[in-house]
Amino acid sequence: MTAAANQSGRRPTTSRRLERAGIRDVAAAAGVSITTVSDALNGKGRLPDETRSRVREVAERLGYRPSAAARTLRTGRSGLIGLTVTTYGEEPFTFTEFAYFAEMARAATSAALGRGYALVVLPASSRHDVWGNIALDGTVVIDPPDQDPLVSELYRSGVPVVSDGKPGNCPVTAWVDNDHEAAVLGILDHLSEAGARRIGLLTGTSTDTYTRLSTEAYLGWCAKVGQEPVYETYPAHDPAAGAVAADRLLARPDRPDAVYGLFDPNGTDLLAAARRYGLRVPDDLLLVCCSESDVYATTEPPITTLSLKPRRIGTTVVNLLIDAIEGVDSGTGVDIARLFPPRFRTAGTGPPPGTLMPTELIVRASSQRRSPRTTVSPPRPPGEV
Amino acid sequence: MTAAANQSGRRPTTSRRLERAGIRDVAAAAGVSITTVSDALNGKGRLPDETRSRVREVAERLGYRPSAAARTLRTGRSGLIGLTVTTYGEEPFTFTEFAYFAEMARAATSAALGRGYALVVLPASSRHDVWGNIALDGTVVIDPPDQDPLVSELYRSGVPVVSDGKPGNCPVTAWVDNDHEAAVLGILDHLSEAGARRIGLLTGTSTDTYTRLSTEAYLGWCAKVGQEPVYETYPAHDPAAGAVAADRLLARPDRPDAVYGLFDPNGTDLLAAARRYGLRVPDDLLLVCCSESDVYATTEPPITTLSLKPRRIGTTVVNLLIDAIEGVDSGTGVDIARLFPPRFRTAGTGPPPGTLMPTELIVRASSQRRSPRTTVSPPRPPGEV
DNA sequence: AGCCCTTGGAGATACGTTTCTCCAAGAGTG
DNA sequence: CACTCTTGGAGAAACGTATCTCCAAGGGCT
Repeated sequence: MTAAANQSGRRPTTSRRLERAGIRDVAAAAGVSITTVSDALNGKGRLPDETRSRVREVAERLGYRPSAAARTLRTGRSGLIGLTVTTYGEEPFTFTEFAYFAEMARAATSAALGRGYALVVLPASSRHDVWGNIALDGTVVIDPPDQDPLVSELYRSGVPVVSDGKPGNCPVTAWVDNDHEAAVLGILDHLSEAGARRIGLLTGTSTDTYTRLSTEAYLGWCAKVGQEPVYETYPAHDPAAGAVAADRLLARPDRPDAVYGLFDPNGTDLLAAARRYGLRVPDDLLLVCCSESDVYATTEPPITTLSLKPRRIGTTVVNLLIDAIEGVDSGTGVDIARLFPPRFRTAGTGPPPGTLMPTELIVRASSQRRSPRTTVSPPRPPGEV
Repeated sequence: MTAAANQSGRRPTTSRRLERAGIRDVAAAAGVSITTVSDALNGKGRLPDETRSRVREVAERLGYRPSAAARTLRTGRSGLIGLTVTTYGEEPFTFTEFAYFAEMARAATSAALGRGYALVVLPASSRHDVWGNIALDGTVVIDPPDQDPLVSELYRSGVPVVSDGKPGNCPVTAWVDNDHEAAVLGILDHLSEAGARRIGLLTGTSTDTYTRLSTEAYLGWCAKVGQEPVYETYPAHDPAAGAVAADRLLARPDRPDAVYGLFDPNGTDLLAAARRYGLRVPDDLLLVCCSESDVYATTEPPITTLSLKPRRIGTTVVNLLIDAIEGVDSGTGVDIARLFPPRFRTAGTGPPPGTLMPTELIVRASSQRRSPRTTVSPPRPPGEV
């Protein structure tokens, strides 16, 4: 026993007694070797059940907790996944996609935990030293901008990266996105069928995939059906700007008789603007916005929303990422990612695999006209309600 | 050069060349010792600027990134902070406090990153092995239940714990909370001044601090002013139950003429219920709810809300935690937490230090009666709007 | 008896840092 | 000159685990 405890001459019995128990202490207490303890606790090696349970019992008694850092160092696996969120200004997450992000992050957290991983929230704008200081097995990137140096560096250094949102120019292991084009076209058709003659769009100024694809789909649709595009843009991270833009859109001489708002707060903003101009919804104005919030079920009138189903996205993204993490050396036992850095792989396999997920249109009163109108009334100046 | 590279006989030059560069490689390339590289990169030791910059340059050229795991193992610091959220059912976060939690978490993330730490999201219900597998420097616990075994174990094992919400029976390093009693009393007084004769409460069934303190404050106030308490409870994590409870409250024979709802969705739920019963807000019913959402600025009518200022809470919690983490051995260089486990400390120092933070009442139309009424109309059965 | 195979387990090494200790060479100083 | 101090840096010991290699003892078989 003492021989085992004093192996390699370490840890003289005289000094600190209050240290947390390590694997050596367990080995000493159980009268076995370190190897045996490790094997017993991890279910490896060839040990009779008796030894296994005895070791486990001793470990339990000593309150032994394996050191995560040592395990990570040894195995090269930390069980940590980075969750990168785009930032505007000082804040870690975007305001505008907030409900979406929150739902998505929640689902991602669940999925990761279910597979034994935990999520670390890491804004893309973080100080470089923070990123470097964390051992990540992989990273989820939400809506990477066109050329994200962070993503490129991660990918280059061999960390699997899966993005929510089809990446522009950054190489990623895989990506997941909604079918934004189909979603927008579906909404425009829906509004047309409800009698809309001139459909407007409230969109953002940023270059992320969501904004870009949605706007392009709108413009394409306009070109196809021969409608002059009617849209206003604003910096989506600024809620105040959203209200102003909504107002601007309804104040135009070519005021639309239906509007789709790309961002969550647009619904209430447009509703408020409509009230200011004396427009009734849905009689004078059809309304749809993209939102995950159920407040739109109880507004007056309830507003039709497009849900991006963030839960499904979050779950899918995380599962793809973990598959990539574990798939790499689960097959041959060889760490392919290290032997063949990304530049070799991409050349052979072409673009990274992407998954398109459907959206869901929740139709409410705001997009269903009771009696279709044939004329478009001119805008009225803001006045009393 | 080759001599330095082959020190201690490791890493024969014949084998794998594609490994990520380690500190040894940098040392070899720069023709210095490992010690010098470490010192140069970390700004320690006594080195001429020339050596320092040369080493840095070589490290940069080789794309050297220190291994977080090794550093953590050596220093005992991971730079990781756990963010524990209470869970109801399967989901990692609560639904009801969602906006609050989101804001709080965002602020906490910012604050942590600003001080070089990152946040790991860890639902309290996570599998034990996930908790054990992560090296945490400390943990933030949101609204711990009365006897949280997780918190107790963390604290016992020497990990600093700071809670958002005054803890019931779990020992923590420190805690931060709103002054819920003052907040509720302030609201009740506000409603009284607006002419309320019978103030009802919509509250939760769970035992967290927020619900408990708020309800107690309400009951105390009722006792003081001689009003019979009028309240309904529901499981706060179930949005559907909230709508039902709101309905129940307004359907009572002793229907209140003013209601305070403790949870975010209560505002819209109560508004909807009021409409169902033909009650006008604020004429027939004064309304206040606790919420961080700004949708209540644009409801019809706008609803007075109590904000718990989650950003301030999140920032404060994290700063307290990091102070505790860094304060422990910044003074004497001795790790007090290890030499004197919590059970020794608590005996001497009494209850953990707590901080109460003020709330903010955002007064809108729903709690200001235009013409004070003196009679309370009986409830009407649900019918047309 | 000699041989191989299985079982149970011990030893040692490596993971990649940080840091404590120590040393050599000048530089000043009496 | 003999000495101390400072500068610049090297060596080696941890940190705590996982795992590869190897060994001893016994059992069955020819």
